[in-house]
Amino acid sequence: MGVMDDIDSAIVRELQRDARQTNRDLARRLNIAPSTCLERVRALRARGVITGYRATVDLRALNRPVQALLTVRIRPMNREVIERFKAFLTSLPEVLSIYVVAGGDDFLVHVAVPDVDRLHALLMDQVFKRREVVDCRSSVIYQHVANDIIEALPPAGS
Amino acid sequence: MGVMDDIDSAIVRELQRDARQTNRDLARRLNIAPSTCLERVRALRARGVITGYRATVDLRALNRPVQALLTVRIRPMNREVIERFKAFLTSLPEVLSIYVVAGGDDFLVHVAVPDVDRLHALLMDQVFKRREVVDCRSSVIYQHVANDIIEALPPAGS
DNA sequence: GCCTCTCGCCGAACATAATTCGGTGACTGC
DNA sequence: GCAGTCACCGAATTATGTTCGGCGAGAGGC
Repeated sequence: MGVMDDIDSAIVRELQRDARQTNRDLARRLNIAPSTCLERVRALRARGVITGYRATVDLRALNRPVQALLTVRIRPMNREVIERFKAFLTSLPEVLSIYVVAGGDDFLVHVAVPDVDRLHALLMDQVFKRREVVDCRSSVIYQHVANDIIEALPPAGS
Repeated sequence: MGVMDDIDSAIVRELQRDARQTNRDLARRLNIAPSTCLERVRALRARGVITGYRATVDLRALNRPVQALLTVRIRPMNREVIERFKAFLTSLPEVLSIYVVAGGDDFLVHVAVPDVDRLHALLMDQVFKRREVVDCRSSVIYQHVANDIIEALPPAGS
């Protein structure tokens, strides 16, 4: 099951780089037959290694040039409150990503908005209105660099 | 140039949901001709609204089930040091995403590793070895929810 | 050591989709 | 009302996805 040979790794790497390249091109790159390539891609999808294919967008083009990270603490800290607050965050269109973290802060929320006014409005009108929120700090993001290609890491020794 | 009508928005939404659906299916969904659809998709790509197409992967399948957020402060705070440290982070395979942020913390780094030992090793052997790092705290991530579909936000009033 | 079973790979044939391009209608500006 | 522009369309062409029968390497039994 969990076998991932070099060809599988290469497929995963290539499809992270460009998910829309044709199966023929992908096969050519890996020096295997298109039918073989197709079979492997489908197996990776079926095994859950590849979870989907998504277009990436330019946040500026979508009128959301300002990004920020919100650090939120909520109380009381129980499963129900966490799930409810997480569902609330998910429903906000401004939210890109939600991290539930250990340590002093409970939530870390990545948001993208048209301008800082809108960021302020988001905090005042939405987040701080919630009774479970006991603290929330926001940090504007100057730069965001995503590692687009995620490789498998070796188990133990390098 | 920056025109984004309802059809463009729908295309962007659909391709974020599934970047590999055929142009025909996409056209059928939007009730337009495949040739028209193709033209619009290419225009969105050319205009930079759509920046790419990527496969998404399961971190567990790639032997990286443990995620954490690193909060790093560096000194001195000048452009050169920041760029050098950012380049260093980019070179680490464990790193998924780098945020350069305002406020007390300078960097926030999202990492995914095989286990907590490896997280500890990353901090001790790589991050703390750097002279510009004056402080680094790590928080294990219990849950990470990404909003897969990013919509454009309206300019002013809702 | 040989036989056989299994499994992944291959390539040709077929089905489906991408892409091109000339034509058409709507809207704009004059 | 006339001409120019632009997006859209559909059919024809080109390219790709997908299936399937067979082949060969490697494993395991005897």
